[in-house]
Order: sequence, then structure tokens, then C-alpha cells
Amino acid sequence: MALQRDEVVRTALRLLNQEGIDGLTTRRLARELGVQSPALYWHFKSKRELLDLMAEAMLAEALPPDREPDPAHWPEWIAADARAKRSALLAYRDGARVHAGTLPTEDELPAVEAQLSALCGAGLRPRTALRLLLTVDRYIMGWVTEEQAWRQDAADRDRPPFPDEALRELPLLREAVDVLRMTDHDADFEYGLRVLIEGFRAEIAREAGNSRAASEGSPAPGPGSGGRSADGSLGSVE
Amino acid sequence: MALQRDEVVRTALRLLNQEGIDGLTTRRLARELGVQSPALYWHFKSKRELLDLMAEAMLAEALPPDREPDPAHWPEWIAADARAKRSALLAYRDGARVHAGTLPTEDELPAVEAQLSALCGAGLRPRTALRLLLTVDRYIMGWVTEEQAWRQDAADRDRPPFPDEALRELPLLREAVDVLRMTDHDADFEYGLRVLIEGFRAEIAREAGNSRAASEGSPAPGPGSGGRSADGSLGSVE
DNA sequence: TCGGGAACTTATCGGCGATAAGGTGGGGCT
DNA sequence: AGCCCCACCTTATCGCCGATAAGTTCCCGA
Repeated sequence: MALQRDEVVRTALRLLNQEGIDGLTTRRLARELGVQSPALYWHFKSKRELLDLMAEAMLAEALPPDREPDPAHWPEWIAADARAKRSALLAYRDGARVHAGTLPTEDELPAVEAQLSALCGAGLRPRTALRLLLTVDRYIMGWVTEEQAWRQDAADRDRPPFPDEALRELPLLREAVDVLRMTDHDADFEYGLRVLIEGFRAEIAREAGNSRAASEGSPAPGPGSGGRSADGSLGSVE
Repeated sequence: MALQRDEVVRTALRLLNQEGIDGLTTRRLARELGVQSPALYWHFKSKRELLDLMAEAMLAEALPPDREPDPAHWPEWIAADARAKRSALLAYRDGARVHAGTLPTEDELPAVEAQLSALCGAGLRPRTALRLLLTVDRYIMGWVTEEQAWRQDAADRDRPPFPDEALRELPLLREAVDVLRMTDHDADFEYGLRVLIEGFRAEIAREAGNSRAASEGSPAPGPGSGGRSADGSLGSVE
């Protein structure tokens, strides 16, 4: 039986966990599959394409498709999706770096539309709802990227970073030393996630309050030419 | 006159902008400097070390040292620092990817201590304050990573992603299409930043409210019991 | 005057992604 | 039965990469 794309991807993911992304070379992968490395280029036009499929497979394992998010419980499913995505990325070594190179695909769009629908049901405009989803997504990516870099480094290095003596003159950092040394990734991630959701809550309340003023249909949201842009102050918030 | 580490780093940063991170090779850099590539290994023990110094230099350009953040105006300087960091990363091609591999250095710690001091002055515990700083940092990194990947891709590709026909059955996405296609990175970044700061505001209010109940020294702030009602669903935080 | 080290060169290593070109075997067509 | 096509793989090779080893140059201080 000839090689299947699917089998290659699965083997590549296994190899990713064993060797890390730098050890995942076409030659190594080919050896694992019992073929010569150019054989892979029959199935994938480039290593980039293979990595894309790996990223897709990673997330597919964790995020079940075809859900109908409930507008009434948006904080719950936003948080649940965020945790699921983080778990999916953490499930493979360098998972975040593999995913990072990926561009969004058109077939992810229906799921996003469903999420937008729920958020709009909770009172947001589509633009704002999508921005919200993007925000949490960026947080997750940034978080897991750092987390995996840290874990990797902790595996290499023998001594812990930020030794006590470096914190001698820094009492506040000394008090927060377990956050600084990231001894509990889960709790620290949850903290930022909760902060985001609190912010979303405020944003929804604000936008619901404004809903009659801004009316609708205008692509530029009310204030100024470019919206709030970077005018420096956040004073317009309250 | 012999080569200086500093000159190498500056040339490397210039080359980074010209060629991107994949085009930044030791041979190419050496050629630019008029030496042979092994000469670089006299000044740097590895390419990783060079990249670390490049990342450091990138951020040093944008973030002036020795500031004394004001507790009373924490939203302003948090936002200003966030914008400055994003700008610094955007100032160089693949800036986020260069920075991503970096580990925090001990000499950044005093600046963090000063920020913690201000946030504690605003009513947070050190642990929470540091988590807050980490949260916004991860958001920035995730954001700029994606933003630069997108810009790069837009430069390569001739046609815009997500053509209209792909959105035919997706009315909400069609309404948010400029967010989806990221036509205004600045405004979209600002949105997430504001959401984060709103969340911080809520967090500070919550923690200040709890301050007498939890006293201190207890790592678990006891979510749900005394504080907000609505976060019960997310209550597994700590 | 000369030893030594900073700063660089030449030569080379092993490995990488990728391409070119050729082999092979089985299934379907005549 | 014969044959051909083509999916799938091999061998050979390209140009590049980061990195190391060993030798060279040249200045500076004792």
C-alpha cells in the first residue's frame, strides 16, 4: 500500500513531539516512514504545506465542528474554546510555532460566522464581535508561544531562571516570584483569559448602551475619521 | 578598525528589513560587513545570540528606560507602553518572530518592578499586577506576530484573501469584512487593547473590594465567594 | 625585539529543502 | 496477451545553511 497524506501527517505530528520543530526534517520524516525524502514531495508541494496540514490536524483534534454557541452563555463558550485551543496547541511540542505560520482558511469561516451570530445575539455589532474573537485568539497564540518556549528552555537549562539573588532589591517581584518563574501556567493563563472576558463584558455593556446613537450601516464608527485610532488617551471610554 | 558588536547588530537589523528573517543568514550578513562569515563567530557565539541582541536593540529604541509610572494613570501608561512595544516590533520586518525566541533578561527586571509598584499603588497585589503585565505582553506578541505574517503574505499574494464569493452565505462576516481582511491593523489592535484595559479595571475593582476579606498571604483570592457574581462559571481559575 | 592575543581567513563538515530524471509495478484498455 | 500509462518512489545532485578547526595577520606592550 502506498503512502497516504493522512499517514504522513500523523507520523509528522508524532515526530514533532519527539524531536521538536527543528528536528522535524523531511529526511527524518521520510526515514520514519520508510521512504526516501524526495518521496514526500509527491504528497506535499513543500514543507510549508505539510506544516499547514499538521496545524489543521492539531486544532481539529480539539475543536469539534458544527457547534451552535448560545448567545446567553457567551462567556462560557468563549472561555471553553480558548482553553480547548490552548490545549490543542500544547498537545504537541512547538505547537504554537507550527500554527503561527498558518493563514486562516476559508473553511473555518462558517464556525466564525456561528460565533459572530451568538455574540451579536448578546448585543454586539458584527465588527466588534469579530474583533473580540481576534483579540482572544491573539492572546492565546502569544501565550502558548511563550509558554512552550519557556517549557523548552526549562528542559534544556539545569538551573531555574531569575535566581533569588537577582531579586534582592526587587521586593514586589520577589512576592510575585512564582508568576515570574511561571510555575503554574494554567492559573496564569486563566487569569488573562478572565481579564479578557471581563473586558468583553464591559464592551458589550457599553455597546448595548450606545446602540441607538450609532444607528447602523456606517462603516466608520462614529467618532472622527478613523474611529478612536491612536489618539493617545483612552479617556473616551468612560 | 575592527568590527564592533554594535555595528554588526545595526547592520543585521538593516538587513532584516531588507531580506526578512529567512534572508538574514550569517553569510549574507558577513558579506554586508565585508568579512567572511566565520568572522562573526568571533563576536557572537551563535546566531541565536545575535538575534537576542537584535531583539534587545529593537525594543531599546522604543522603550525609554528609567520611567516612574504613575499609579493614578495606569491605563494611560499601560496603553502607551503597549503601543510603543508594538511599534518597536513593527519597525522591523519579522520583528515579532525575532523577539519571540528571546528569554527575559535579568536587567529588564527593575523596569518591571517599577511597573508593579505603580500597579500595586493602584490597588493590586504583586502577583496579580505581574499577571496583568504578562497578559498584555502576550496579547501584543500574538497580535504583532499575526500582523506581520499577514502583511508579509499580502506582499506576496496578488489577490486579497477571503474573496466576496466566499462570504456569500455569511452575512455577519460580510458586515465585518474589513476586520476580517485586517484593513486597519491599528484600530483593531486598539480595540483589543482597550478591552484588556477594561478588564484590568474590573479586576482592580474586584481585588480592591476583596482586600479586607482575603487579608493577605493567601495565594487563592477565593473567587466567587465574596467578589463578582457572574464569574462563577469561570471560577476554576485558581 | 618579540611574544601574545584580538580579529580575521581558508577549508571543511554535516545537514537542510528542493528539483531533475529515471525506474517500477499494477490496473485498465485494446 | 500485450501494452501503456501513471501513481509512486528512487538515485543523484544543487545551492544553501550554521558551525568548527586550524592557520594567518598585525598591533601593542614589556
